[in-house]
Amino acid sequence: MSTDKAIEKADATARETAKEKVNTHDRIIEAAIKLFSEKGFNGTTTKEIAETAEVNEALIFRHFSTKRDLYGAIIEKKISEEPGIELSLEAHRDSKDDRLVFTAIASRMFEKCGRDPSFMRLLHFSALEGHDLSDMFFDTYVEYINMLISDYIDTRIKDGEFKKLNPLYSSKAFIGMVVNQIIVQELFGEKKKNKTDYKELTETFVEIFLEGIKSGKP
Amino acid sequence: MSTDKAIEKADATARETAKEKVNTHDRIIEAAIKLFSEKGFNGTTTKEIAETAEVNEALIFRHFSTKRDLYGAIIEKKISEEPGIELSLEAHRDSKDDRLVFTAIASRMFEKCGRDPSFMRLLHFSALEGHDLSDMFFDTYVEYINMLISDYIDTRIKDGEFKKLNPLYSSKAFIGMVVNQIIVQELFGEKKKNKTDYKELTETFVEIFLEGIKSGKP
DNA sequence: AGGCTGTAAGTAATTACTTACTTACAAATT
DNA sequence: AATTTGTAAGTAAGTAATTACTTACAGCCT
Repeated sequence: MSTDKAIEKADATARETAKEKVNTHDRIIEAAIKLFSEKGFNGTTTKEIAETAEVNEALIFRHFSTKRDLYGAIIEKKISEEPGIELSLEAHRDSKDDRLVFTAIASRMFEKCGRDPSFMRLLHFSALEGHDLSDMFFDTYVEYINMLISDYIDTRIKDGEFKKLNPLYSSKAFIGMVVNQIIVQELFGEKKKNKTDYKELTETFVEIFLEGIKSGKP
Repeated sequence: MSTDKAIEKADATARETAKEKVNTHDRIIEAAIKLFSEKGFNGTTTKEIAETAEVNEALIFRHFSTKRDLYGAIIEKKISEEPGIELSLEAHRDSKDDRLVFTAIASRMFEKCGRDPSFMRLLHFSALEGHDLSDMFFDTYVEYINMLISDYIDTRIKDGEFKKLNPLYSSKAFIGMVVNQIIVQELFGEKKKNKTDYKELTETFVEIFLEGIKSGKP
């Protein structure tokens, strides 16, 4: 009985702590991600972060010695936890079903960025504001993805299926279509009447790209 | 003589004013364009602007009642003075030489943004930071260009030369390739060893796009 | 007792913006 | 021609608010 009660109480406390307070550290990070991605580094104040996280402002500086430190921590976190695009490529690479491969890549990118726009916004803010980690951000995503895809394209050229175009530039063509749509959507808020049909858009992109790059011997 | 001298003197004064001081108004705007495009609205201080323009800080507020007013003024200036892409389309539209048309569009965009990166950066900062004029920026460029190109594509579909794909989505495909390259180059500073060959890149983009969109009846 | 978590109050610096005043110069008036 | 007036350009000094960051202290848990 008494043990039961004790456990109940402990549970309740734990639940409270977990619900209302969670981890102070995490709540700060969560709030910071929200605000930095919405308004950038210079547009966000530590007071605001504290209010959003419902945490005393001084606590921020116990967890992160500097506002810039906190910003860096966020970027590193985002870099580490994003699963990346490689899965959708690897999943279908061996099938050599090009339409499947490129459709999967585009779908994945649209879906991921639609679900978490903060990532794209953080990436852009860090680049514009010239944060130190911006380069790592860039290398991890832009260059890495281009490398993966241009490798795949290279393979397909050697298979005789794709034209002998520069694989990197070809990769840039496809990634550009997808990424620019994401940017227009998430950064510029292309809302208005234009309710984009992402299924049709993806099909159009893949159709144009594949028909444009495949070698002309049926 | 005396009138000559007076004129000379007036001229000299005018020249001095025009050379060393130019127009105070213009010097402020010039400095603001530089700084806002480099560091964004929140990252730029009025003191800095004054120092860069070599003008007393108080003068900024005689010309623009508010820092935000100044920001709005430079965005409006940039919107009004950019010549736009339509010229390169109209110049070749009637030729119906698709390769010429799309090569001209891409070349023009690369060249324009390479010559004045501040435009792209301002556009992105204003979008991210949510400036009021960001929408106008967007409508004037992104939507307008997409409209022009999708109109052209529509024509070519009716000519039986292009596939019956959604013209807007097809336009987005081509613009996406080009714009994303510009962004990667100018915002993320893709410098490193990747010295992009813009001639080859443009050819690759146009080749993929045109072969991808043209109807398959030779 | 001592090490966490939390907080209220404060600090020095910086911010956008103002004030009160001077100078320069041309048009209007005498 | 000389003097007044009007107007814009310029400046040094200041303001009130906000900024990132600190300190000193209080409870709490083991």
